[in-house]
Amino acid sequence: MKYDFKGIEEKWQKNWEDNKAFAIKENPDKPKYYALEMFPYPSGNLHMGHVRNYSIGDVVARYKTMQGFNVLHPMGWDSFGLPAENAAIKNGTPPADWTWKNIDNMRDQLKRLGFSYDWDREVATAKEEYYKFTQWMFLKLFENGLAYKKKSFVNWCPSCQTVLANEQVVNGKCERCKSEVGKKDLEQWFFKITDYADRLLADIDKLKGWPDKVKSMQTNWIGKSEGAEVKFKIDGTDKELTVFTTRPDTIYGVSYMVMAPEHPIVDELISGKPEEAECRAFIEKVRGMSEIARSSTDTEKEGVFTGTYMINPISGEKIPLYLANYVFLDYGTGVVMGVAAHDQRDFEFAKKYNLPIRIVIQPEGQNMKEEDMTEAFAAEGIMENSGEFNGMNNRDALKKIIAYMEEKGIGERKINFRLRDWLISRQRYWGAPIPVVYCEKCGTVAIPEDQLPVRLPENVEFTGQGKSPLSECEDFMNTTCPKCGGKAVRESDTMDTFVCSSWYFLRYCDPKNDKMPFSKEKTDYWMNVDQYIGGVEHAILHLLYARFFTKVLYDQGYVSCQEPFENLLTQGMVLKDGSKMSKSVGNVVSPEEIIEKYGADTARLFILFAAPPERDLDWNDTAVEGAYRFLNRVWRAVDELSEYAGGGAVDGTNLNETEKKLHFAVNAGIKKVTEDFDRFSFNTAISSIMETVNALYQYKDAVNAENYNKELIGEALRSIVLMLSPIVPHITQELWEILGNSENLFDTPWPKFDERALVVSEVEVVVQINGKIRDKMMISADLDPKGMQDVALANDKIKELIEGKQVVKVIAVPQKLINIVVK
RNA sequence: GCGGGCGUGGCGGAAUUGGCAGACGCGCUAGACUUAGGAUCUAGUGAUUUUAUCGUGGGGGUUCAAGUCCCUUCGCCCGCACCA
Repeated sequence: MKYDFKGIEEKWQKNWEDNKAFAIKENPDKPKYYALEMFPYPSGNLHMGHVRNYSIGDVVARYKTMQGFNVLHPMGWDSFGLPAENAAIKNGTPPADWTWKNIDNMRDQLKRLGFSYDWDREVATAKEEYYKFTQWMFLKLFENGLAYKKKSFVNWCPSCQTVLANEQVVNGKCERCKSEVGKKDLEQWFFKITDYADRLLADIDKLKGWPDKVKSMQTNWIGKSEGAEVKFKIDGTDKELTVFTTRPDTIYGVSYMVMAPEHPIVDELISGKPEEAECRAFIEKVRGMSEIARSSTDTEKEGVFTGTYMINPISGEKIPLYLANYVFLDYGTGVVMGVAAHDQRDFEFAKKYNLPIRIVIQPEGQNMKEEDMTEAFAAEGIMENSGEFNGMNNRDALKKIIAYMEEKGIGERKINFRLRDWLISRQRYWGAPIPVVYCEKCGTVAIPEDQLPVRLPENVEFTGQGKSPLSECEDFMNTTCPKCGGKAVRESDTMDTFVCSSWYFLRYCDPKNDKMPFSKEKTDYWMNVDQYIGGVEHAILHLLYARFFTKVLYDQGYVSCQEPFENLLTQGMVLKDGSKMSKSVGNVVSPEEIIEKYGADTARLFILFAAPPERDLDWNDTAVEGAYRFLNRVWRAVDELSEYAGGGAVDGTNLNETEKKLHFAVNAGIKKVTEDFDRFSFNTAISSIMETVNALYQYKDAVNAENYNKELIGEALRSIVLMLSPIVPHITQELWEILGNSENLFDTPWPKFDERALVVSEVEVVVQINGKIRDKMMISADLDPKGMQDVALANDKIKELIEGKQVVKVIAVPQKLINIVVK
């Protein structure tokens, strides 16, 4: 019989579907396991990255189930977002229609890959029954002061016609469409993620099962820096400007101040001054710079004197205030103290504008001179020119100076974060409407919980021009105030899709709940996610937001966990010819064509075998053939040997040498594959299964059919099929049936190895002389180091080699090697 | 600049605790079966001047023993970045 992958895959996929084979319920008698893969955006078709992501997740889910865990393995759709709306603009199809059609197609593709999802738990963020609770989340944040509206200078993508969160601007470009992002002064909704900056940072330490890379990316993104805020008086006025500095120890070295050109006080400071015209020209120039140019390290530092002087609060010195392109309004206070001697940027700026450079920290034992400096000195040293702090180590002085400033009321200790609040409003249609109205009398009013959802209207037009479609839909916009019943206008912005995906893993625990997003009871059973799997591109955005939501929900008593994802695996990309598969390069291999040509099992096997999960994987057509060949080899083995397969246990005490070899190979294989699955080393697990299959072929070759040991053949075939089943579920289920079994492999216990089969009487050990291998010999496995030494020294070849030399030392490692050190 | 990672045959990769470097697969070579082979099976396949020597980016070190530990250096990839 030939391996008919097509018929087999269709047969079992139908069987699983008809029997709801992967539906799961809470079961207090079993340990639970939550295996989750990042849900896809329904673009229309699966790509190889999806296949890889979901193949890894499926192996984990199936393996854990076989090991007796009650496994939650759900799938859904991150289905709000711009492509649907862009398609609507282009072809006039409503975003909803486009989205549901794509979901149907992709669900079908997932099913053809045989993934073990509980489809009863499927969620789609664009469905009313889901986004109603996304709106509920907004309300919970709003009620607790964590959602607020403010006017600010925000990122604006001219192509997407919407604002973007900081996290969605990559190198000054829109994360989605790569257009250059501009700035706009708009009133927008924010989530106060900065309130959680400290906890989001501190709890990174608790994420033991996360890759260091992701943890360090989040740490950098949150960007904590410790220092002080210091108040400087504006000369000739009562007003003060506050600066943030991480180096209060250099305060005596401040020789000028710099301010962001966008700073709100600039206008007042320069008005009427002789420098006004020059300053205004400079502000215009900086405004005209692109975000990328502005924030690039290569951009030359430029500035202009404001005509204003400041007073150093600690030395009383009068110093000039400049505007400069290297100071940013959105970090710290937008005002920086210039310490030319001890900060490289300040050094360059001071050199350019001939500002004084004053050393206040000397490298220990040196006497540096200002005029000799070619770069700033930023390392540790001894204080000088710093009044009462002279002679101290600068680290000690730093603390003392903060204390001094706090005492005098001129400054205080301050921790600053790079993290900004999360801008969540989007001027687009296809998203969850922000559940807020603006009432003439009551002002901003949140929609009460029991009136959710705020439905997305369907009678909207997509012109791609001007404002958001919702703002032009009068039926939607004109409403009544839930508080006073008077006239009110709805918020026309929708929420960033990352809001929807910040809680979907909770919804899977209780997907049909129509009263609440989820019940505490259900999330208490299933959470945390034991294994989360997805691309590293979500290292900051999604993973940070999801952690934030979990903490907010924890604080409000809705969940018991403070971190949602116990273990995280970031899988590598799928490449072809060394570069990322993309339409423009023309190196795309579609999952469909591979399934068509070789079947889903081959696709899964190849993708898991070709590289470890975290590493990039280069697609290789001939290696795919190799995977297909291996499945055929397994198929033939079962096909030819199944009639000899006995059901009983192998009597390990009564085997000949050939039989022992196979018995050993099978049990060693189970041991190795189990260990490899436990550490997600699927490529080596597969190679071990291949070795087991090779051992079976060797046995088959060496023994005549009439002498087959039926129990042994049965053990080998069953073990191979069981070990392969999480990886290639269709062919193994068929083979399982051929071997006379009827149960679903998914529910069959994972094979156990027999410790006794692994016991060997003799082992091969290496004999080294001075660390170089000189011979190998078979010795009794239980020989102790002393015994091994005696055997080795009695070996003729060794005797000859060490003849006339003095044996200094002999090291013997049981069952491994003997090293004889001679002189 | 800061942070994370990587560097092993012709290729993908293995070596989990310092203990036989190159498992397994791809490719290649030969043989068997065959009218035929792009099927299948078997054997071989790091290099070289092949009783042996060399070999895990380079240099140095620790050790009886180093791909693995330490120091140093080069190259590549990813993330952040005029962050005060």
